[in-house]
Amino acid sequence: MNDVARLAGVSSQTVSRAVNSPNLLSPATLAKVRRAIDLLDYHPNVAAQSLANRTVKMIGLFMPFTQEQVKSNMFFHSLSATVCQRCAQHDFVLQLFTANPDESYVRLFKRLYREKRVGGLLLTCPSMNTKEIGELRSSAVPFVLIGRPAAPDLDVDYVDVDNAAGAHMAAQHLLNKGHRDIALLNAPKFMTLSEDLRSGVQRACQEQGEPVRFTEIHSELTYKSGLEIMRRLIASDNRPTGIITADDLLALTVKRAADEARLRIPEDIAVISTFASGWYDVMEPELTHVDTGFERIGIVAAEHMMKVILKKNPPPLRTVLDVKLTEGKST
Amino acid sequence: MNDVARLAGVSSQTVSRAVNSPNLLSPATLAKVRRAIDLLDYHPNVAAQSLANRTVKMIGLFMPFTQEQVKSNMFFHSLSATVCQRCAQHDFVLQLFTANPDESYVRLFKRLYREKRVGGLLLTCPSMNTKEIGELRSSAVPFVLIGRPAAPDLDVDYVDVDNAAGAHMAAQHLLNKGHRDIALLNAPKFMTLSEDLRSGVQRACQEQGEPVRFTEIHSELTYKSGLEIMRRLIASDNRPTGIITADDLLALTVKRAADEARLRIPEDIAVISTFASGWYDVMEPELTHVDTGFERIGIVAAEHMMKVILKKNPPPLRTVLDVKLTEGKST
DNA sequence: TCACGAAATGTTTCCGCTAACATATGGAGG
DNA sequence: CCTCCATATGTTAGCGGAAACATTTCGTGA
Repeated sequence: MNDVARLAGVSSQTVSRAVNSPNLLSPATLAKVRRAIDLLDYHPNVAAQSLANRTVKMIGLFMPFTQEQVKSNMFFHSLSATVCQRCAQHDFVLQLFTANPDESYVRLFKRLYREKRVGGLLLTCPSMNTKEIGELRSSAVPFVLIGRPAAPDLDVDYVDVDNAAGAHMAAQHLLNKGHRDIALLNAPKFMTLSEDLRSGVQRACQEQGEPVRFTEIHSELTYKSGLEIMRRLIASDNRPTGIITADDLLALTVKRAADEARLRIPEDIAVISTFASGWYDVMEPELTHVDTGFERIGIVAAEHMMKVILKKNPPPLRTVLDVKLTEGKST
Repeated sequence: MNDVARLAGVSSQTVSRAVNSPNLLSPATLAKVRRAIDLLDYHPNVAAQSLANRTVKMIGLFMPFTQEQVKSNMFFHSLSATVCQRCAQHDFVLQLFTANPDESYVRLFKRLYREKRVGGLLLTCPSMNTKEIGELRSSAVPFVLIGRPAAPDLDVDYVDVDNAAGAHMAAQHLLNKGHRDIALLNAPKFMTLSEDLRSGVQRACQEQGEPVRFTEIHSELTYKSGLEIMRRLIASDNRPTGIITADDLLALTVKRAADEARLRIPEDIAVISTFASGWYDVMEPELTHVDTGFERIGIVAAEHMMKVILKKNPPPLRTVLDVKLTEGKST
């Protein structure tokens, strides 16, 4: 910076101004300084900037990589991609973090913030409980939850997609097609998602005038687990006519089990997924599904976090993104 | 830090030593300082550390997110996960970067380094050409290529999996099973991968005593593109008896096209994939495939980069990881 | 012509930490 | 008992910037 200042014949503070608040400088000076910056190929040292103005223009994205769930892979990859791009646009940087076996979530998050590694965190921790969230909330660490906390009004920033509404739409769709025997191939119980899906489907069933049989089965979000369950379900005495899956990968297991049992989709059994990631393409016939547009989550979360870090005092983030149903040929 | 020093009754430099080189301190002093650190919940400011000792313990991982290739999704996600974990073990941090429309690769990489955002970069840029690599090489920016550069001896650090060997093994496998009419459903031409695969298969064919018919077709790494090609190929007059795919997603397209044409796998047509990501599970019958163990790439690359950043002068990295064949029931 | 305030630029200090050097302490050897 | 050296700790001076304050310049209106 001093070299630039010398070359431009100004003080180093003027160079700093040319970088951070060019409007304070006269056009002539600004031009001089900019030329010197170009000539010397000067780039400010972000560590020094961070130290001097005590703001950390970095966002941490926490992902529990350990669970090898395919749906998660797709989701997490898309998430990091969108957040990364959005950060870059604002001269922010994205850092990735994952669970550390010998450090609790809260401890880790606090540490990252105290060490000034990140200005704030985006958290995707399905297994973080209410107490932990509360503890983190009462610390100074800025964070946004990806996915709603289990406790309803915890005074925490979050973004989520409206999975309950998605499940409701999916169930309604089947009901409108005349189905009265519906199964939900749900996510594992420990995911809050599974509760949203069940409640959405149940509400739709209740709203329906006529009696509807509703079966719920929990599956891991893997092909193997889903297939096993679907085989049993289809072979059972009271096979449902319509199936709602938590995931498009699980929808594929319905297809496979149906093929094996010589059942046609959608004539003999209908399938609809409440979530569509990359598996969707492989399905035949074309899968009816709820489009969650989950890419938006990262954008909203990152945008909020950057405002917080830049002390723009954004209003609390309590966003539940809407979803929409895309009809294919599987129902 | 000063507060800790005061509480422990030592100088601030002693606190610094307690953090960075505890072996220099007497056990008694170290204990005192550590107690004070715990009491005050002190965490060193990494920006200040970085500034003072001029090393940046951050690694940047560059990914061209824009290309929506499914294989890439799996690969990139796995890559970032493994690198992230390995970094954490060494108190390093992983930052994610992606292509910026109004900045060239080389400019971006140089900037990130000059700004001291990262101490070095891990690059997955299929479209970076030899000239650009050379330019980056002659700058001070430490980097490791994920995947070999097109030009053979460019004096650059890289890690790759031995795709040529994988393709060779796959072809040999088919040849051993008696196939004499083989097709390679290859990756797009612009990926250096495609050349590796072709050369591997060709070599295997040549090594075979008898004449072998070999067809090569390039496909995008998407289900749609692969399916279209496979339908045509299977409907054509000279349908091959064995197919090698660049990807397990593409193997699924073979399955589908075969189903549609009422061909059995492996009796009528055999399939083997040279790369297995998450799609593998969905295949029926069980897919014979080359296991690249690509998760290792990130580990090797990160490990090397950390040594470079810590000035341990590691030997040049020219690693091509071995692969192995896993026989399923599709051949 | 001159005071006055806004605009433009310079000076000082500090952000939190570590490298380099300076100093104190203690034990071995003569 | 003193020298000498290794070990343990303290002191000083930056690392590369930006905030806060000081100073200069310049146009404006009385």
